[in-house]
Amino acid sequence: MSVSATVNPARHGQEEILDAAAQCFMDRGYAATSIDDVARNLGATKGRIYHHYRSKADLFFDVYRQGMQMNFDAIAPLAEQKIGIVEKLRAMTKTHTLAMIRTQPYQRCVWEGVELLLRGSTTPEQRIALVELHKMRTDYANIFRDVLEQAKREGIAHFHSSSITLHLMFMSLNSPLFWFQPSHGVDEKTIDGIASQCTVFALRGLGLKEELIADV
Amino acid sequence: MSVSATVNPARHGQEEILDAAAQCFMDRGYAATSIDDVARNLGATKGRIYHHYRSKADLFFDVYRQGMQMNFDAIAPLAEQKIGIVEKLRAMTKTHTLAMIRTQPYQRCVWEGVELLLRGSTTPEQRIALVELHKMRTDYANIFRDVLEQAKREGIAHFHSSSITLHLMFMSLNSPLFWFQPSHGVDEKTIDGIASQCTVFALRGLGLKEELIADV
DNA sequence: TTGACAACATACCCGGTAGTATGTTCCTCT
DNA sequence: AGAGGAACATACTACCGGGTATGTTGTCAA
Repeated sequence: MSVSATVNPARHGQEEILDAAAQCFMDRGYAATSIDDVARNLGATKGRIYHHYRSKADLFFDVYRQGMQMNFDAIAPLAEQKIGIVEKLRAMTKTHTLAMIRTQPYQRCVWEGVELLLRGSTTPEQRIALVELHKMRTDYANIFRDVLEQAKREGIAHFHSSSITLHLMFMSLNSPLFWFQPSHGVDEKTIDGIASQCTVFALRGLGLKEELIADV
Repeated sequence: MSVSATVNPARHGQEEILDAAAQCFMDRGYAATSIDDVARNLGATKGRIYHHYRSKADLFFDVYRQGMQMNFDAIAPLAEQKIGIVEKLRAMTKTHTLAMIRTQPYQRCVWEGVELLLRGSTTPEQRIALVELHKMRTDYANIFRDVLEQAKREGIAHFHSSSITLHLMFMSLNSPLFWFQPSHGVDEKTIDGIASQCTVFALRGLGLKEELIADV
């Protein structure tokens, strides 16, 4: 789960905090999570967290940013690849869903971050940070949007509103975030099966012909 | 939005509170909503709320219950109807989605209520109430599950896990809860169009043939 | 008329939590 | 070696919000 334990050791302490924070925010939600909760989860005290982050919101935002970074890292190589649109769509959706499952705590924070922005009950400075993060998420979604619209032009996908369809696709692909609890001993094959079902559902929803989906 | 303004006037005060509470809980989330917020939204004070409800959790649970009741009321007549399974599936999914849009604040509370149960950070008595409400939601979902499995047996729908597919279907149908903000002047035709796209996406996801979906 | 109760409003208490101010320990660089 | 700072822990404050205790007003029945 650790983001990248091999970077410079100076940041290693921060990433431990990020992992613990992501876990707590997922378990209890942003508002209901106290800094002491995160500290306890770390076997530490508030001092450690406030040494690295100025506020609870700052900590949360960093989790958000890290989560989005993971997503970009996962699909960037695929988006650039020069392959058929169907292949690209299948690869991107499947990869995205696997990323959701594997980095679940971070992605739940991304989700709540979006809600936090929409609700708008934040300080002006927090709002600025949130808007920037939201742009990151929009950029990410737009990678998929481009692929979707190209697929539509090529007669492979069929839908009316791109925006609504993008929402629907992501809701399907992201859905394991909300109903999948990794029990101890969850093997790779199970995860792949879940991601497969989500991907198939989404691609069908986009209007792809059945023979283009079968082997996802 | 008012649940039913024509019942006995004794309960009328409570339903005003329910509407205001549902709105606040949707706007800021359960944890971040204070009783004073709800009271302010009512143009009243805490006294009024605590006169009708013993605690913040009790108020929230009543919103949850009311939301589920609305859903049952909406699809119960359809589920009993003696019509073809395809017709029933189309009618139920479309009706459900319309209910989500029309009673959005209540349904967001239902959603958060489920999360509250899964997170499990509640008192024992609260947990009992939540479990009972969750059973209500499970019963509701099972109505759809039965229809789904019958459709699968008849070779109309195609999927592996019923549970996962049920999740995926509801995620699609419920998705307007999270990205649709009713602006002033939102007409019935727009709402119907949104519900239509969600329903088409879900029915496709279930593996229905295109000709069985076209006119939803 | 009055008294009893419903339906609130007002005033207050108190626990929890974000944030701060100040120690303490170790590590590093000169 | 020792000075300075990074990386924490400890102790404290201020405030917010759930819940309660008590006051106030209208209504209705006897």
